Amino acid sequence: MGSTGRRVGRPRAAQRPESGLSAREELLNAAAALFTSYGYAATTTRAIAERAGMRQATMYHYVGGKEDLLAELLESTVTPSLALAGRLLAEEDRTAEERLWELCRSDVELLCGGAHNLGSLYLLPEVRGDRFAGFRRVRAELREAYGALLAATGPGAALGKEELALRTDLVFGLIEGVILVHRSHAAQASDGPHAGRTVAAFAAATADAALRIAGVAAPPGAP
Amino acid sequence: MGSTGRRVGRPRAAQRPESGLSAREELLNAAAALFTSYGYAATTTRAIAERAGMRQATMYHYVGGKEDLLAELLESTVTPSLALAGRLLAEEDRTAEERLWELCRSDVELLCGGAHNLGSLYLLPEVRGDRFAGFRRVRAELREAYGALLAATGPGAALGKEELALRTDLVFGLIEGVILVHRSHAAQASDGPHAGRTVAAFAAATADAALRIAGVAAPPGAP
DNA sequence: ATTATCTATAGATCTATAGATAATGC
DNA sequence: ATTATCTATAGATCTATAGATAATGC
Repeated sequence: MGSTGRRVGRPRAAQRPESGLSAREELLNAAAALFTSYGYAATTTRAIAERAGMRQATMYHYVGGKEDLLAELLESTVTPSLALAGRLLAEEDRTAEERLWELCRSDVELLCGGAHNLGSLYLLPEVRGDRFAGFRRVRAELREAYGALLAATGPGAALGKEELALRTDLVFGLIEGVILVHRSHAAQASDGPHAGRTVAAFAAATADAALRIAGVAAPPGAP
Repeated sequence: MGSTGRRVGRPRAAQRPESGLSAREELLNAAAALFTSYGYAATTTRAIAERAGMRQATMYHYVGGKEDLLAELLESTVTPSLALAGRLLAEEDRTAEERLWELCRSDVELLCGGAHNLGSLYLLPEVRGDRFAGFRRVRAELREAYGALLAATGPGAALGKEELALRTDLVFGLIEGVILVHRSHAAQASDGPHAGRTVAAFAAATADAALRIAGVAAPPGAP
């Protein structure tokens, strides 16, 4: 009952149709759109709040400030992949090659499939600051998961520590590089290289390339 | 005479040893360092001016503002490659494959060899604005030069217009992607994939990869 | 009473201009 | 006189807090 939208608290100045999202989610969506379009430093708290349908000051009822929003957006890009990595590491009935391929594919699909190019936020200079140490740690964990899967492959087991680290860097670097380039070009040219391609196909092709770069195995669907 | 540094005008508040650079060049260097480290929007005119050894207001004696500096930095990354492209297009005694390879190699070496990662400035949201239409035009010209060289190759002459545009995008995309990824990773891990590699070798390897991606020819030094 | 929102604003910037100042040049 | 620099500051932000207000809940 009361589902007809009658809500507690002073009504908003600018009424908008119910989106079904919580105020916090609306703020995160608004921040994602603005950070990726105009940059972090150039985005004001007012712009975020107004886009989310509330006045600037109201934002502080839900989040501590701009930095909170960026931190949460960044972590949200890594956490699902990290959870998947944990599950894959436990699936001992599948080959490590298969599982590494799946992790690569899913990671690319997640970041390239979203409405905004959240991957580009990784390059923000602000991310180097203490405030985002949490994000950097989670990301390092994901990188370690890539390394663990790589080490569990047939060829991987024979590699020295240094060689393994190098190949992990190559794979991890490819995934992130691809995410960046994919979007920055798709945005520029609608007739560009990424035009008629579905995200799923692109993610699979990248996972193929990752296994080749790692020198670990011919990927599942290789010719 | 007077080379002992006695200069016209009120002395600077913070005296520093002569660098030999003009004030404008010092400002450009300072802006390059700060823009690539902290981002464009987060860099203040005060930070730029002080790093260049002068007070904030003095900067306006040499440049119109922050935007002027960014525009000049951006164009300076493209202009040398564009000039090289012009020369290469005229060198009809060399094969088009050789010349395309050389353009790729030089482009990567230029951007990866500089003191700052100016290539990352391409991704700044600000660059989409009218103020930087000049830069975007020069960059489009460079892309056209890549396309013209590609079309002049043996296999390239046989390609349709669309197929040619696609391959040009692939090559141009690789070059820019590589520049970004190279730096952003080199900065993070000193033991990463790009650690012990010279810029020259990296540039040559990328040019090899570019010709392969273009499907145009086995590159000069291919195995 | 509780809650969500609002309006108003203090304090902290940051940019760009105005006008003063301290050199050299003639 | 000319030049390069300085100091000072007006005007325009932008963030984060204080306190008022308008709903529902009990």
